[in-house]
Amino acid sequence: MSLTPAVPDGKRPTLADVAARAGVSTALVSIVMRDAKGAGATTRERVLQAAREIGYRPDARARLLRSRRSRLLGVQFALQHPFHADLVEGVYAAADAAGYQIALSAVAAGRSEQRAVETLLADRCEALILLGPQVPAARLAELAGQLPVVSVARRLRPSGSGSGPEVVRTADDEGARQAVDHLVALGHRDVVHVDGGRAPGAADRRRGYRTAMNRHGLGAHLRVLPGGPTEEAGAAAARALVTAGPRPTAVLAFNDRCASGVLDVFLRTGVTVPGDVSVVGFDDSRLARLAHIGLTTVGQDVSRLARLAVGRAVARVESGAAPAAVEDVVPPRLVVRGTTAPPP
Amino acid sequence: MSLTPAVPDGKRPTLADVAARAGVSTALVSIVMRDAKGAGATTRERVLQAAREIGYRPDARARLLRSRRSRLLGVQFALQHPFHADLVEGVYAAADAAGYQIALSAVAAGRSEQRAVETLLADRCEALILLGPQVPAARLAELAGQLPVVSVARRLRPSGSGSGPEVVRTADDEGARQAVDHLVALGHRDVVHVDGGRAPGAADRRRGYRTAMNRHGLGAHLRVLPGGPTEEAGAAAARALVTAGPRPTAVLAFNDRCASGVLDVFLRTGVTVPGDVSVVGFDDSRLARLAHIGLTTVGQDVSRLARLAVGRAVARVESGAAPAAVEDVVPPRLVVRGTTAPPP
DNA sequence: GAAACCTGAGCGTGATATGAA
DNA sequence: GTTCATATCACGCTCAGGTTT
Repeated sequence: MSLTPAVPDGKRPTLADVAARAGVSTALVSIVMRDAKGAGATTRERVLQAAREIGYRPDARARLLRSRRSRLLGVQFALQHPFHADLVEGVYAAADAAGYQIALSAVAAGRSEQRAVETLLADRCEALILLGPQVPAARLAELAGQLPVVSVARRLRPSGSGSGPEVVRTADDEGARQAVDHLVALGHRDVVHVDGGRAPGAADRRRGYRTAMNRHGLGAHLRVLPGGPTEEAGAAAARALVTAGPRPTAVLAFNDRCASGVLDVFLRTGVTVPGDVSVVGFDDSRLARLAHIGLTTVGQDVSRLARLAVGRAVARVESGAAPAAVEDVVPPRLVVRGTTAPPP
Repeated sequence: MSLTPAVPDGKRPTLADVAARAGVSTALVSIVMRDAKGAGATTRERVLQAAREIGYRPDARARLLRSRRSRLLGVQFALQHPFHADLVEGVYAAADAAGYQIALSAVAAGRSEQRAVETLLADRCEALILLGPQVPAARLAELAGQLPVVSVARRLRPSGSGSGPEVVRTADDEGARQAVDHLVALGHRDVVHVDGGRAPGAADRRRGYRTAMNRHGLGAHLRVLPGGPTEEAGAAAARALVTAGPRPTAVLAFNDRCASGVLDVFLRTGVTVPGDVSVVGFDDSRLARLAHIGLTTVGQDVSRLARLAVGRAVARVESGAAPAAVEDVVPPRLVVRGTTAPPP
């Protein structure tokens, strides 16, 4: 008995090969492979047996070409964002439950979002789920004219036409507020925000920080440092914090990666956390949960975000109609760990 | 002027639509879209113009179905491994240079390798590049009977038949040796290895550690703790180290994630690094470079691994023949950062 | 003969129409 | 009428082979 599938020539077995071996028509084999009705139990088993013997596998491309529906959702994500990895995991599960397939397309150094989206379109995806897209809103609107588009974590101004991209996001301002409230409750007043620059969600978190500080009567202590969504950005901001100006007693970083960079510089320069300075992140990615110092962070409900994103995409694909609301906003939840404490 | 593509009914434009608009045959449009020769300059421009106007996009699946070559490489990776993210980035670039496309399939909680590979096969990939595959070697051999398979980072016993999987990997034993040499040169004698269990490369790193320790006459200090490729595994091993038995002066962790878990527990329990204990990781993933404490680690040459993997896959696909050697071994390079110092 | 173009066939499926038990 | 099975076509594209300048 050989494990190598018995194929006539070098080619891969097709419906016709299975049909020939089982002594039935290709149409019947198709029925059996799709688990559709219209085939007898004994024949069904015989066909499955034949398929197994020659190692037949349905050709996804031919399948998609023929059937009008592809049941395929395109997902764009950033390879280097642990938070996106968490989201993709959730999207896989949600799509699975809804009976859809996922086509992944990564954004990385040397691979732009433009490029990533183009491959998804060429793959005949029925809808696009974009994780933290950075392209101009106009480009997203244009895309949304071609097929349903769901933007996750990137907020967009509601489009007038009603056929624009839909949005699934965390209430970023509320998250920043929770972080500030927590720090103020611990006794902090000098709370600095290292922001995310132009990253998705950055504007809302900045606003949430400002609003919360003002509400606590700490408007005079407002201080936003330019940052970004990466460790490098956080590290740069922390260096500025350490070398110049008065040191705050707490830092609210744009996200966990940024917070990680801040912590890095602090530890290297002898600033203890949370002894000298408290640090709060955002996302509650695995990074925050596991890296050396359990990070106090604003948690996003990843699996809910993923479910909502898939749900919206599927609903749009199957109904064709624009939804009543164009936005789902998921509440964040502060996760207190070891990087926050009362000020010295 | 509308951004929405003008499609007759709800369907997406095809070659035929472009052909009708440009007043040529579909075959000619095909030629133009593929940038093949056989079309005049003016006609070419007219066709492109028509395509642009109706928002035509080639259908990748129909294309692949028809042409015998798909020029598509399937890549299986683990969503939660930063090291894999680095590799995928390299694979994208290398495939690009070779004129191949990439189909990503992730392994995650709830999505097995079996499942990941099945979707790649259904997508008619010409070859499979598996990052750190964990399935039994027999299964890989079976797969390799169907199409070219390259295993990255997972070593395999050379197959007798010559049509087995090919391997691209780092010299893991050599890497472990470099780490031990470094620690011993610093004066360490009690060097413990937190291993990777059954993870790819774990056996070689264990062996490299043992060999190196013996060569330094430290056979009596040999100590291997059961670990794994995750932060949790490293943390568990470190807890065992802290609570029971004599504390070593240095720890060689299976990889950076494992090392991260070790560091976490050490810092939480008041063990300073590198003051009390030195820690060395493996991979030199972004994790090691950026997280709070610059980790001394054994670096893998990611872009070279990626290039070799793609090169092997492409060569196999295009020649059809089995290669002379079935393995590429890339030398590692120790990267000394801040987590190693002389013993107390 | 070469360049520019077209015709026709078929890749591996899924859906419909139709027939036989 | 219901169940099982088949023949036939179309999906969107590429390619081999033809025809015309």
